[in-house]
Amino acid sequence: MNIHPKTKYAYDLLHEGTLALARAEQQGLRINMDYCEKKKAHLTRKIERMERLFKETNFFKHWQHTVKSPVNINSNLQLSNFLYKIKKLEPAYSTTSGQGSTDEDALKQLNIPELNDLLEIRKLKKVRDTYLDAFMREQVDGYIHPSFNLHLVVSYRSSSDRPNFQNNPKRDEESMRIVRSAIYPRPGHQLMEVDYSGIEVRINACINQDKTLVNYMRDPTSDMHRDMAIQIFKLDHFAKGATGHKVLRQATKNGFVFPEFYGDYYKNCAENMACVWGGLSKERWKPGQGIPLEDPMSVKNGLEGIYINLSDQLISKGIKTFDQFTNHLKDIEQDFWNNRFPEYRSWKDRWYWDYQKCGYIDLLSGFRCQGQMDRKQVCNYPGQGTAFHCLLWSFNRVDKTLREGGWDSRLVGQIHDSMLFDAHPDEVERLAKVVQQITCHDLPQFWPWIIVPMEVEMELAGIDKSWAELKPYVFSK
DNA sequence: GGAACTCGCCAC
DNA sequence: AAACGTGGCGAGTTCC
Repeated sequence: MNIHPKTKYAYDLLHEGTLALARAEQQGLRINMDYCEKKKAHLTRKIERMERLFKETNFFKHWQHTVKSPVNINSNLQLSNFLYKIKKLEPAYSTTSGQGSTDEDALKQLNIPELNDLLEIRKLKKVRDTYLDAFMREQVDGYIHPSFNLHLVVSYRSSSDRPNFQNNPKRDEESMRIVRSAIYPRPGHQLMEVDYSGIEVRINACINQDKTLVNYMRDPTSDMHRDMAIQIFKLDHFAKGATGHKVLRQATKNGFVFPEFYGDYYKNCAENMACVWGGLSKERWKPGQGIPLEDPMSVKNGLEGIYINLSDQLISKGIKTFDQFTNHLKDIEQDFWNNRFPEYRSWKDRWYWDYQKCGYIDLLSGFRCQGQMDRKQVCNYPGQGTAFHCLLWSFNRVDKTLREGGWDSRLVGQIHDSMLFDAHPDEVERLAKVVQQITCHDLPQFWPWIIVPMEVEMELAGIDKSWAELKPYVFSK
């Protein structure tokens, strides 16, 4: 695909961005080598112990018995052959090449306890071999210098390598802690991270100008994920802090709203959502099963700890089976695109039609994408690329401010919609104010097509604390 | 013995 | 009609 800046603004953004990112690369991030070595040795002992135990199981002995050469428990091809060809189990699904899948989800559906041990071994090896090893290999005098590329991604996002700084574990608490505990600020400094919240959805709202979506972004009391959770789970009330509701909101956001926006459909969404309460898919909801929901009304009345189970909630509303749930999501999908976000949908139709006529799409940030794209790519690139350009514009402006002002704090990295700082403790509060000003005020002023508010979330780790120790940071504006 | 491939998995 | 977008990277495997 041939992609290029169409305007001078676009050219300058990448030119300045390359320089600003190069400065961040030069700064680098401090690695605690002592920690890495000890943790690696610890993980290795743990992995060896788990492998010994695994090799004593009847499952493994059967596996080894069926083949001539020694089994490599890291080989998914060997595992796939054993499970699906020798044991003749039915794979949950297959890979693109037709082989029975052995990924986490597929193995879990087989309900074989020994496979959970294998998954645990996989997880520890991933942490050791992909992350800790990379830090130790790439560090120079105790600092890693990840590269940030602006020329490799078709949608105009960035990428990072040697080591990739944009995929360090975050969601899994254990992996997160092991990996991010290796990364430190310079002595006496603090790590600070500033994220644009929900920037891709906000930018999509600017692009398609759907009234409902724009209003959701403008009204701070509204919450589209909450509204969709209420609709999907037929909740009578939604209590922001109540146990269970937060989980349902998160599940709705990641299992329905985002996939629908990106072009997925109700059947996959139903599978996504079923994973949340687990084990229920494709069978009758069992009463008393599923995640507990705190009763919002009793919370309101000052009574805590009254719970209803999610399955009871769904059964009481007449959704008793996975098939019924799937049909329910089909109706909701219709409503989603026909009634809730009709202008988003018509934008997609129009946008793709125009691309088919002229062969390219222009982003609001002044870039053009041309070449062969399918409908989803055509509709998704503008949000993805332009959202990153907002981050890059801010990154450049912050970099310039810190350099010209002779600050001791510095930018050290970027993860698509966030910036990472190595900050001097005396400058933290002033830094927060400057970054707030640039990201949420200066940026929308520079790009008048930004018609919804921008918001950032800040996190700060203590002095000399690692990247695993980030805590929410609020300051008085 | 290295290039190119598949698969799985981490991030946004 | 079909059914989620963008990357990097490690291990295993196959091909030449």
